[in-house]
Amino acid sequence: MTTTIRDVAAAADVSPATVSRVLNGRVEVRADLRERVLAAVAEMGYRPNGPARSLRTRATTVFGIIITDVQNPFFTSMVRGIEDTAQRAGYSVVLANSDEDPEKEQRYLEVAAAEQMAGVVLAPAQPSSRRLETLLDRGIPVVTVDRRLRGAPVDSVTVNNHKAAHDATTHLIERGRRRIAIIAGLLKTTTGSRRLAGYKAALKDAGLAVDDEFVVLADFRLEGGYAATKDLLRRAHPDALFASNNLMTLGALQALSEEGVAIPEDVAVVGFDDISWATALRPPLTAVQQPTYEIGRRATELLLDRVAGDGSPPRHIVLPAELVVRGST
Amino acid sequence: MTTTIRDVAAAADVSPATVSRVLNGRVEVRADLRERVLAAVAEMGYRPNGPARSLRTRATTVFGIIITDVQNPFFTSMVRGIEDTAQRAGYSVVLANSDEDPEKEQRYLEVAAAEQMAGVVLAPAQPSSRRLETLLDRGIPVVTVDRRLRGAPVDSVTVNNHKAAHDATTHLIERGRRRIAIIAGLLKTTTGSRRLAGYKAALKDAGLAVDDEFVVLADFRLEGGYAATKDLLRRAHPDALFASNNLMTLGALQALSEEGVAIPEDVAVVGFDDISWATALRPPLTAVQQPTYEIGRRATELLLDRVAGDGSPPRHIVLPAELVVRGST
DNA sequence: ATGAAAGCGCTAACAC
DNA sequence: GTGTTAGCGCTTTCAT
Repeated sequence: MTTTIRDVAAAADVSPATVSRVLNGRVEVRADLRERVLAAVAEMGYRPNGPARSLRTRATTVFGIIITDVQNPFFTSMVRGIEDTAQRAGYSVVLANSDEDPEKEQRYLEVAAAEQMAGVVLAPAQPSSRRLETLLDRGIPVVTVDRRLRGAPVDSVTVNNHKAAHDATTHLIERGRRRIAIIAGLLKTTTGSRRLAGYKAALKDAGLAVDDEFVVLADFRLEGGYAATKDLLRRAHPDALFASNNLMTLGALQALSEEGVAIPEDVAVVGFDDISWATALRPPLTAVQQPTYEIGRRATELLLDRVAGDGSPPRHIVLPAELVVRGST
Repeated sequence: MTTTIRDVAAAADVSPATVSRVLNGRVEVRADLRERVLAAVAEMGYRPNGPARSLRTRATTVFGIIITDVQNPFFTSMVRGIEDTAQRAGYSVVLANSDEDPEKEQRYLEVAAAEQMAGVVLAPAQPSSRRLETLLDRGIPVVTVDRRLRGAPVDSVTVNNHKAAHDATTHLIERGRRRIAIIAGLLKTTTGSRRLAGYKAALKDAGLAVDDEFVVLADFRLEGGYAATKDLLRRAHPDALFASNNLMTLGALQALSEEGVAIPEDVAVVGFDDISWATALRPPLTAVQQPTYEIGRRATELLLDRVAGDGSPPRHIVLPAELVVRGST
């Protein structure tokens, strides 16, 4: 048997209720009793039973994070921001991987509900919001990151994808490039569609035509970026390439390298989502840098507010993403 | 109020126990009752309360994974192997990040114990095993991955670090290199110390002296690898470099690039832990490739065996790591 | 300020 | 095979 609150109470010669009060510290307890309790807790190595506590209080001190790709540095860096902020407020975080699969996402949302997590940070794999009701009905707050959910009454933290993509494209135009291709991400996500829209707007603003030949769709993954670039090079002759996330950028670089394309001489490249090792590439990569850690931090703060009872209308925080110019353009 | 098992029971006109039996499927239930129950469950959108179930059964269907760095692709790839295998067996997984910090590791081990997780996959941040007792006492099985824990009575899955480092070093010797440096990882970990030992053994086997000038210590992180390489180049003139994990390899490449060192002409480079984008680097990186997904899969299988009641002595699975030769040597 | 007692939602033991 | 009952460990009234 593991030691329970009753064992501690017996050892300290107080009631279980008093032990609970000492441990949760919301109510005053006489100093000497408090001492005895803490001593007993320490000596017996008592750890409260999480499920029992959750069952009683209908809440845990665990936040769930559901992201679409554990292997994407963008998300893992964001996770650090969430972790640090949550930990400082006394919460633990657990991570789950939806793999861009709505089914898996759904399953993890249900796990979060069933486990009565205190809150959920979600990078949505799908634009619809219906599935969140399981959580919201139970009073579990949700904040979406990276992408927004159409019509969902939840907070969100994103970056200005349209402007960032516009900046990146304009930068290429200013470098004298005219045949600018884009590897777009999943259009069902707001990140995918907004970045494509920003690219198109930049071309229009510069008086250039949008040529569909230069627009290839992929899936935000390395292999997708690779295949899309191979495909692009087979059909067209771009002099610049804007890859709309980090993994696809890597795939594109690989494809360009295999085809013997010189960067930036033949094709200038701009990536999205700065990556810690962007400078390790040769040439170093020009990229739109997102404040990943900050995204995580802000999202967690929103969640903490909601947990504390904030019932105000949903807030949407939009952080700036900055173009960092390096050797690849 | 959320709907409970009693509500479902009432709606289906059966007892709560019958609902439970239908849902857990361990006992036969008459077909018509089963129908009514499932219909009620579906209609009412009933989801069992996880904490209540855990409290009663003293177990969850969640595995905990504690790794030392969420941002390291080696671990995230391994996580995929764990996830897939666990999911197939009906378990969910949650991930926690110890950040190479024994304190954080300890905290998460306690969370796992308090939450009564079904099992834990641990990449240890420290060589000592004392802290595992919280879990083992409660009958929660643990399997360590990547690194082993001295004297701990738990299963483990690792690769043959000594041989792999030996192979990598020998490869450099065969390429005619004689001033071979190593960026070693944390020596308190088995991965750090075994890889260093393999490097030294290879030099000795080739009749070469081990020159301490060529051994630099770092911390398995990008910044550490960068600083160590800078330091190394300031003091010595190696013609080859063996970096003993992936992130340090990236840091080393960055430092070499900044110092204008040509790869492989001036310095040949071998990395450890293949990385999906090793081929995106120029030149492509020669590296020791670990079967990351497989490590995760095997670890989870061990855990599933233990959960099923396997009480045999600890097993230690050692998988092969292979040298993949590319342009950097 | 402290203790006694009730009960969160579920499943296991027992009776039928 | 099904229902009834008890209780997992905790927190929270409600008395005192």
